[in-house]
Amino acid sequence: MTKEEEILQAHITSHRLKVTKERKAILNVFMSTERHVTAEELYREMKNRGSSIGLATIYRTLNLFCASGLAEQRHFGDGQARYELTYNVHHHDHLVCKQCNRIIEFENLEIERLQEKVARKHHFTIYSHKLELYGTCEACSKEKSKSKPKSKAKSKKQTTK
Amino acid sequence: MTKEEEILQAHITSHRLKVTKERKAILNVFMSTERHVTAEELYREMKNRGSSIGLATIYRTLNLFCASGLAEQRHFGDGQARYELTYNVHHHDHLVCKQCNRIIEFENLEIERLQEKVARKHHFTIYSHKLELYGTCEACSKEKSKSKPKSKAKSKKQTTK
DNA sequence: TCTCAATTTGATAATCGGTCTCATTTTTAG
DNA sequence: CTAAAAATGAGACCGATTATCAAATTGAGA
Repeated sequence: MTKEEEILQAHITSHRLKVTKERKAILNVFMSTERHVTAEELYREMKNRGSSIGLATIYRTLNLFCASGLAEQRHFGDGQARYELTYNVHHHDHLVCKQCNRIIEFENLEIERLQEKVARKHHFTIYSHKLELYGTCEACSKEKSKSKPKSKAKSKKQTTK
Repeated sequence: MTKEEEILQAHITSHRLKVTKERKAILNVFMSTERHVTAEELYREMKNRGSSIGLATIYRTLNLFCASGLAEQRHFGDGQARYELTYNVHHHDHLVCKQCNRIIEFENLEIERLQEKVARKHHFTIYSHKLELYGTCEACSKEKSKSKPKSKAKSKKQTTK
């Protein structure tokens, strides 16, 4: 049993929920796919692999992952929620290429510190934050004026810091 | 004619669009209301003032304001788009109180500089960014555990830096 | 000022993520 | 093994926003 399965298990039993084959299957695929998937993408991927789990269950289960602390939900401005595993992953923010939808993760402790400073100045208590830099990635700025992605782009390419 | 009306006028004529009484009326009310209104809120406010302009036109016109550079659209995580006048307004980011929905604006050039630094490191060209700090404002952290706002909160109180 | 093609409007249907409902199936404590 | 509780799949539903379309308005040119 992976550490992630254990965490899910712990959350499930402590909340009097139930371990089902669907939840295990979704966790498996979720861990094996790229980061920042949408519910739809995960649904299609599971279908491709022969699963017959419904979309509603995918949504429910991703929410469960978030509740258990395994994952986090993100919005990158295209109207769909994206999910990423956060267990054992350092906090980070994102660079989002609007050309190819590539997502680059970064962390910057200096920025985090300054955020805290701003909050203190306003007597504000931060419990989460969102920092996204939108623009054009290196690859896209080189191949100037290539074809633009569709709004529903399913670009899979991503880089990590 | 205000400077804002001139900007709108310029955008309209340069795009072969038309100046209508509806657009003028919406701009007037938009400028006189608090920042970060939703389309719904603006619609209701106009109705209160005797207007019979439809919701669709409010949406269309707010989009027009954004296209002309007068306004910007924001999302603070409650599923509705909010709009704020940006003409003659210094760039800023937001502290969002999840208790009372108050929005506090701040600017921090150091953070902006660090963002640019991050982008350079990844050979990324930023053309916009989003930085929001979510948490509890001073007032709300004092009156501990008061009634929570509804999801569709229409809280009007806001502070500016 | 008048005309008329182009634009805008209001009403409302449609769309799109995402959630809810409910009958049926699965899980699990005892 | 059993029964109560929880989870599932299918599809209805929801709320924010956009699209459609007939009717009204605008404005460039005569």
